[in-house]
Amino acid sequence: MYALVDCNNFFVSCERVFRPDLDGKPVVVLSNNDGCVVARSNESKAMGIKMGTPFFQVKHLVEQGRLHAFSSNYALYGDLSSRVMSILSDAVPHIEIYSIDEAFLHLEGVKPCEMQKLCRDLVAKVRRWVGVPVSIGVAPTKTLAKLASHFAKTYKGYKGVCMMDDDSKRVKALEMSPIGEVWGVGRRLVPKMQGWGVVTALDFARRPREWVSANLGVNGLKIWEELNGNACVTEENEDRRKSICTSRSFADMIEDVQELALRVSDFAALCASKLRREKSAAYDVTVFMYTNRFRDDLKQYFPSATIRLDVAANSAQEIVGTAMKCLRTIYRPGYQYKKAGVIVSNIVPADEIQGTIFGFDEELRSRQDRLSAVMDAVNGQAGSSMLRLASQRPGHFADGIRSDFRSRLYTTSLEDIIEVR
DNA sequence: TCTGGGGTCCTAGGACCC
DNA sequence: TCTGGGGTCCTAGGACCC
Repeated sequence: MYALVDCNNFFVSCERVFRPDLDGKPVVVLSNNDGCVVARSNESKAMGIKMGTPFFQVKHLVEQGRLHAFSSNYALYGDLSSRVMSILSDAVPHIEIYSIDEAFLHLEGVKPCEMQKLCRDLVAKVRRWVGVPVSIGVAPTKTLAKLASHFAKTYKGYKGVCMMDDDSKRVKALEMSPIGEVWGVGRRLVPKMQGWGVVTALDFARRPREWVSANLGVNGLKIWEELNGNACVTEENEDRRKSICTSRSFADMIEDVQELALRVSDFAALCASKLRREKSAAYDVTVFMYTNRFRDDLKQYFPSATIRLDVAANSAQEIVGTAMKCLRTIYRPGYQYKKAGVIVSNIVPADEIQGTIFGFDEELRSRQDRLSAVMDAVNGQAGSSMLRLASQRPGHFADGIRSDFRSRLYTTSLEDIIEVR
């Protein structure tokens, strides 16, 4: 059996840990740049605010005092997440951390009669020790556990834990679940399914195997098997990420290539730093840019360019230099750019970098590595923007990103901790 | 005025091989 | 008019996830 532990309205719950006065009140957390609503309390859901709503559409509610908004504070959420995960890790032999607010617990070795108690204890412990409410769904497959956690969240009587431990419960849950709530069935698939007369998860689970295979391929088949109780979503290979991306929207649109170059330098340098932190290196560097897709009155342009290095790299100099080359090939004047980003991919372990048959400049590489190590050491202590390349922006990475409602770094900044206390 | 960021996997089609 | 059969690998784009 699997237990899916899901933090309720996670970002909102994190903010409420330090603002208990907001319990029971409508709260939302916004994306970068205060752009969209990305987390909602139950009360703000009840007001009809949808996930992804542009903030400007609900800003008047904040001004009227009917809604409380927070800019996103990922340092806080990441820290509270690791506290939750550490409690969960202590409770069972094996756990898969699936996202910042979700984890699958493997319940092998736990007696069926003890599962519910174990989960209820966990709900209480996380609440008491971290302050965040969680829901747990227990079922024989991950897809069913996801559905169960949804019921755990919705029905008060479950006290945070929904057990789907026999077939009648499974069938009943499937019958009550619209097909779109199933893990792996997204926006595009829902209308298609409905066109085929598949409205509930049970409708789908009862279709013949051949029909599923013919219409939806291997992905659909996996979902179908899981809904029917046959576990086939296996453990993620969580060794090494396959790509790393750093991108941001700009508070204002940017046309000037010099200004874009500063931003793209920052993104590339951050990608390089993420690579080094994971002891990885990348062969491919991609730069992409978007104009503002919501402005019908402006010319649109969504270019991207990729350069493949002869030898995988992770130094700021090389990744940034390559990103600048990409930028030069795609930049066109006369467009208003709203967003840009850098992706590094084709990632290999840093200690397994191969030279080319023509050899490569090991002396240069070794100087870059030593410089990177010094930069990482200094920036690790003094803040990530203390040492940077001249091509990067002065100031902090987050400068120029709107965050008008940011809470304090309650758990990760000594200054903030002292001041708040 | 104002609309996020970071990932994974699958598939179809092209290039290439014998 | 007529133009094989069977593979592999890579890439771009789509769909999905949180």
